[in-house]
Amino acid sequence: MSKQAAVDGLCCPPLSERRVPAETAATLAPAFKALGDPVRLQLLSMIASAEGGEICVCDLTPAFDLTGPTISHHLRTLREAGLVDADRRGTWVYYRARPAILHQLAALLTVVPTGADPAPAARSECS
Amino acid sequence: MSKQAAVDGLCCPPLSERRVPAETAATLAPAFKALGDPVRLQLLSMIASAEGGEICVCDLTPAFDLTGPTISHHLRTLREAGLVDADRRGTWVYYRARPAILHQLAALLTVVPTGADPAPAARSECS
DNA sequence: TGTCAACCTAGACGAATGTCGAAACAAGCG
DNA sequence: CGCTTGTTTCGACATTCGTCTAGGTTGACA
Repeated sequence: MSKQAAVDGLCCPPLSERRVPAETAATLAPAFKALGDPVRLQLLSMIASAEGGEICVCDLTPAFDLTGPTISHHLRTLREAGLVDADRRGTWVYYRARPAILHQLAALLTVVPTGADPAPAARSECS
Repeated sequence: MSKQAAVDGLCCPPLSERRVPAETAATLAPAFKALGDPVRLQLLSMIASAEGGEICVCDLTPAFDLTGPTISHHLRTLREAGLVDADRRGTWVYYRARPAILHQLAALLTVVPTGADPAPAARSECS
């Protein structure tokens, strides 16, 4: 099995609802870790918000003061965390976000309005 | 000292809606990084899901095969990331989650339904 | 007041991470 | 075929991270 699988099948227990089991933590922590770098956070944002749902590496690289290999390294990290998907078409490589896992991470962090927490927008659905 | 501030005042631009600016990325990345460890993910979950909204360190430590100082170190990381708040009462120290930043992180990861349509509708400005 | 328990801080050490330059691989084009 | 451009891999380095042991600080209690 490749490095980025495993995450896809999981559902999403809200973190503040019940204690997340060790194996779920072990599965999702790498995804959060991948988001724990400002460059990768911006890269993912650029990919996820791209017109048409995908973006060329050649549009990502010049947006940072980093060398090509370094950007490639960060993209690989995002890929191995299962957050994005790469696809080579001719000379260029295009990246696409994987909404499922983003949704899963968001659901995990969602605070349900239990107790003294007047948080609106309670959404805990899980596809 | 003020290591955990800065996060509180921010608004929440959906990551897939618009490109997250560098300074927002730099501010939120440490919070994601703090979540990027299985132990801390479980710790936060135990804190956030605790009865009464808070939990004693003495209830957290025995749940892991780690020494006290190591748990303390992870709790300090969560504290400095602004994810939790500590409060000493007598002999014991109690930890409490900060729902605001969790909500903010969740909002950032929220995917606008069916990312195939990049039509911009409503966006929240954040400066 | 003395003693004990709970918790944190300090220092150390191996492992992982972020970054780079150089080189290799892939695709298009003259 | 060989050259150019775009992208990834490789090897190296400094920095950061996760964990430990040892020691310090705070508060409860006899």
